[in-house]
This record gives sequence, C-alpha cells and structure tokens, in this order.
Amino acid sequence: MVSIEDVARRAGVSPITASRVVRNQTNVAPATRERVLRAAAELNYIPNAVARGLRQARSGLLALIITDITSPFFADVARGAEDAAREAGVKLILGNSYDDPAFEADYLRSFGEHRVDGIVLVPTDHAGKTLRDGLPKKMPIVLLDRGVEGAAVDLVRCDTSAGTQTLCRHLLDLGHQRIAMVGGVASYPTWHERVSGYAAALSNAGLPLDQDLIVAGDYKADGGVAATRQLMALPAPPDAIVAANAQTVLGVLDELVRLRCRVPEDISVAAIDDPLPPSTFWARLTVIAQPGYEMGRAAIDLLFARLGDGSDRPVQELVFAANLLVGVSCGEGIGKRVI
Amino acid sequence: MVSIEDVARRAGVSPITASRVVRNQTNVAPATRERVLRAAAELNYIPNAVARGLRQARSGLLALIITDITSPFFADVARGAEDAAREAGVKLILGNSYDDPAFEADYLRSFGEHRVDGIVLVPTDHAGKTLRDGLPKKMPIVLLDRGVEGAAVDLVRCDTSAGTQTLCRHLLDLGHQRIAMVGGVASYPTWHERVSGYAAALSNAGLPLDQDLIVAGDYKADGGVAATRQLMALPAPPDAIVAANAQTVLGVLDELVRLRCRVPEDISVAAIDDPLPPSTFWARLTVIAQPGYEMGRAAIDLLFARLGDGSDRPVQELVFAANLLVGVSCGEGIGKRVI
DNA sequence: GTGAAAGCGCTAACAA
DNA sequence: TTGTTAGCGCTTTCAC
Repeated sequence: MVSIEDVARRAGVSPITASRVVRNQTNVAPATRERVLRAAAELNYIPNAVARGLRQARSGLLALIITDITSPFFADVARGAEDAAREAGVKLILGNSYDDPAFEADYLRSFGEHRVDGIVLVPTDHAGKTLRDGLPKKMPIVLLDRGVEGAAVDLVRCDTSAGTQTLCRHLLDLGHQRIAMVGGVASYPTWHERVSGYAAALSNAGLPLDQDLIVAGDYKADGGVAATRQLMALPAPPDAIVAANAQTVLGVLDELVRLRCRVPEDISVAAIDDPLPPSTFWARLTVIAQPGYEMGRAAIDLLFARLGDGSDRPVQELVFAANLLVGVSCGEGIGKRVI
Repeated sequence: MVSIEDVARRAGVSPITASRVVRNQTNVAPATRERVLRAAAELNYIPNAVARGLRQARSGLLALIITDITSPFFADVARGAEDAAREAGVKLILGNSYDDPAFEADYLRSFGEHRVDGIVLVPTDHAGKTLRDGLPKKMPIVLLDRGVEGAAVDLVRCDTSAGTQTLCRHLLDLGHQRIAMVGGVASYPTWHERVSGYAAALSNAGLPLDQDLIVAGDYKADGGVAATRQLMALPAPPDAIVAANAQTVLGVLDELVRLRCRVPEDISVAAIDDPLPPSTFWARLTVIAQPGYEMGRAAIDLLFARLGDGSDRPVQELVFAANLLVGVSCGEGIGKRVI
C-alpha cells in the first residue's frame, strides 16, 4: 500500500507538504503542489482515512440505529440521513436493532469502539440503561422517533398525537361512530401518543372511549391481523380501523380480505406513517404521513451542530407534523373500492 | 479518552499484556487477567477500533452500495447483508447511488480511503470504469443483482429470465393472449433478462412478439404510469401487464385506477421482485419474488470467503431462483377483486 | 507468562 | 513556503 511518504519521496518534498496538498491546504507553492499531485497520481495514492482518523480523533463516520430497514418509514429515515451525511462528506454505518435491547446495546458499544463521530438512535431500551454504559463520554447522540426516560439528549420526533387526532376527526366528519385504534407496541411512547390523539378526537366529539376498540400489537402485519380478527368478532364491530403504522395496515387489509369485508363499503381503513408519495397507488389509503426523510436529515444536522460547538448548547427537541393524505379508503370517494 | 496504557498502568502490567486480555488471548495468567479486567472496568475502558484497524490493516468495516434503500428489494438485501455482517462481528456502511455513476464512483473512492475490508456493489456504471480506478488493489468486491462488463469479480444475482418466463407461462395458462412487459431501464442487463424470459414464454406458446407490448421505463412508479397509459391507448390493448419491479407495479395500478380499469376483471397485473412475505396483503398480487434477503447474506459470505484465502480462488457467480407467488391479480381467484 | 521496542500512516505543533 | 519532531492507540515481533 502506497503511503504519503512514498508520494513525498517521489515529489522530493517532506511528508507534511504532501499531506497539505492532499488536504487542499492553501499554503503550498503552485509548482510544489503540481509535483505532489503528479506523484500521487503516478503512484495511485489513496489516502488512509483510518490513520487520519486516529491522528485527528475524528473517524468521519456516523451511525444510524433503527429497528428495521425494511420498514418503509425507517427506510425513508435512512435515506434522509444518508443524503445529509453524504453532503457533509461523512459516511453512515447502519444497524438494525429489531426492537431488541441486546442488539441495541451491542451496536452502541461497537460503534463507540469504532469511534464514530456521532449516533442517531431509534431507542428500543426506553429505560436508557444502554445509553449511559459502554459509550465514550461526549459521543454525541440524537434520538429519533421516540425519547428515553431521563435522557438529556436531542430528540427528533413527529407529533403523531396531533396527527392521529386530525385523522380521527377526518373519520368522524365522514360519519364514522365506532373507530378502532390498533397495532402499536404497548410499551412504546409512540403508541401512547397515538392513542392519546385518538382519545382526544373522540372526546372532542362527545363520544365515549370504548376500551374494546383499542388493541395494541407489534407494529407489524401480524398484529394487524390479530387485532382485526378480534375487532370484527365483537358484538358491535367498528366501522373504521386506524392502523398504527404501515406494516400493521397490511395485516388489517389482509384479514379484512379473508373476512370478505370490502373497503370502504363495509368498513373504513386508515393508517399512520405511510411514507410513499401521494402519487402512488398507496395514497388511495387515507393516511397520516410522517416525514421520515426530513426527520432523518434533521437528525444528522443536529448531530453536526453538536459536533461544532461541543456539548454546551442546550438540549433540543425537534417536532415534525404529520400530514393528512386523504385517499378513498374511508368512503371519501363514492363508488371507488379499495379492496 | 482512556487508553490501554492507562489500563495497563492501573493493573500493574505492560500494555501488551492488557491488550492480550482485552482480545481474549489465552496466554495470560488467570490472576493477571482478573486484575486487568477490573482495571478496565473501573476506568470504563473502551477499545479504540480505529487504532486497532490501523495496526492490523483491517478496519472491521464492510460497505454496501445499492441504488436506493427505499426500494423494497434493496431494503431486503440490506437487511440480509447486515445480519450476516453482524454475525461476523463486522459493521456495515451504507451508500445509495441513486443510479448515478458519479455517486457510485464517489462512494467507491471514499470507501477505499476508509479501508473497508470489502464492498458489495449493485453496479450502476456497467462499463465498470469506476471499478478499476480509485480502489486499493486487492480490495474484495462482490457485485449484486447485475454484472459489469469484463469484470472478473464475484457476482450474486437472481435468474429473473427464468422467473419471468415462469410468470408469463402462468399468465398464458390462465388464457391471456396479449401480455405486456413494462418498466425496466433499457440500458440495464436486468431488463434484458426479463424481456428475454418474456419472449421465450411467448415463443414457446407459439405467440408472436409484439414490440408495442414491450415498454421500458425507469424501475420506478412513473415509468409504470407512463407505460400503462401508452399501452391502454393502443388499438388492441393488452389483457395482462407484467411490471418489471415493485415500484413499477405501483404506477401501473395507480394508472389503471385512473383509467377505471378493474383488476383482474378488465386486465391482469403481475410483477417481478416483490419482497413481501406471502402472508401480507401484497401477495394478492401475483409476483415473481427475488430472495433479496438471502442474496444480501450470500454477498457478505462471498466477501468473507475472499478475505480468507486471498484472491486466488476462482471468480464465482451465485444464481438464485425467483419464486412464483400466485395471488389473485391475474384472475386466479374467481370473484376476488384487487382494485 | 510477560515485556521492550518498533511502527502502522497520518498530521498537530512548532520551528525555520 | 517548507520541514522536523512527536505522537494518536494499538499490536507485531522478538526476547526473556
């Protein structure tokens, strides 16, 4: 492997001069710069970012820990984060925690060892024990999607409480009376937010809160299937189902097909967190869309802000709004069937 | 930042002994090991993987360059790759090329500088110029999804030619006569494979090849929309449309809704490369599914094989089969509507 | 079983 | 504008 010393020798300069050229510093004579660049090209020199990272105590790497990259919302987050990282000339390491605190802890420790310059984390261990152990002090962290108890850390999240309320009011305006809320993980703050928005909408409409219509799940399709089966077996089934995320709604729709329920004739369906653009087929579902891409970008930007002036700036919470995308799955478009 | 020297000092041993303990080497007396471990714990020592990487000339990082993480197929690939990397104790850097050779080249160069131990690449520059420049010699590369002209490099791909043929035979068996093939990028080998499978199926059935029914696109929803509009305006429109990938089929369905065509009553729709499990709503579309997760895993495994015995083993091509998942979007289930 | 010396490749800090 | 020295934190080599 050719090093900067080889380049320097060939150009007849000292290593530090060659280094200055490689790093595009200004205080180098044009002729010298020229010679160094030629030498580097002839030798096919490739700077060693590992050595540079060791010397400068900056690796040029950031890490992103999400629950699952195949979730459309987190894929969007990852794309936003990666775009922002690229624009800053930094690389992004990806980790899936699969909602497992042990995986999360392993990744945090491991990324600490790799001395990444910062971490964006979608926390799974909400107690935050892993957050304090096994990480180098002063390693900047930005939480995404949900917070951690007692952690004084920056947070980027979406106000799904307000979003869910908007969505439910939309359903109420369309005349629905028995709206069900399904699919989130009972121990996650994001589920509580959604339920609270749901409850607020019903309360504002003067409707009672029926606990039978609130069914937690796993933020996956299976939870949607189970919840739907349970709901449709009730003496008084719901006339609308709000799914807590994109995967859940797949399960809901799947089970409704199995039960031979038509959407929206027999029952309405809406969802939270569909990240697909309105122009696609999916927008035919009425959804509250979280701006995953922008959230990913914002998280990386916050990380850089921390890297800049150190840890003395106050902890920040960035709250995005969820947008209502009206489709036809709740009876909005007369005569158009979804399933 | 506490270093291994600090740990050694506190434990009253030399740095190298502390290093041996940290790396779990065997030739250390139990009592010594104990002392070192305690010292490390007390100081909250976190090994520096950057320094280790410099010394050992192995960074413990792999890179994955795909076109877009929000594509369901590549998200699946990424998940498989990451799982395999995790099991091997290695981290994964992610890069989106967005089908732009300039981005691809930037990432290749940059990952070379970071001295990643290997790269899995979904190539966008099929001429392969970027593949030879700007990369450290002997940096192992595995291509995924598609090859590069004249590159003697390992390749993991899926036989979508055979898969498409199977899918088209399925359509022919159901009585369809005018099958359209839409959506792939004209310059990509993956599109040619799919078209060749399509042509083979028609030829075997003794049907003529109508060029009007083959419409290239961009592997995105827009291409599906445009192709569908064009096809349905033909004097003799198709009775079935095969979309080249998951995004394309979204556009196809969207446009069919706009044209008030029902699926499958008025027209059948099928797709290649849907990665969702058969239990979900989407399986109601008839698809040929590429095993993205397994392909991602296989690519990482191939990389490790190269890392092991060097570059002397012969170049390998790993071909996965695409599996037909029968849904109801081509008239298989009587009376069930898709859209 | 343990340690001393050296160096991986690079760049701050300090000369000149 | 250029160079010298030193050291980032670790582990290989060799010696004891």
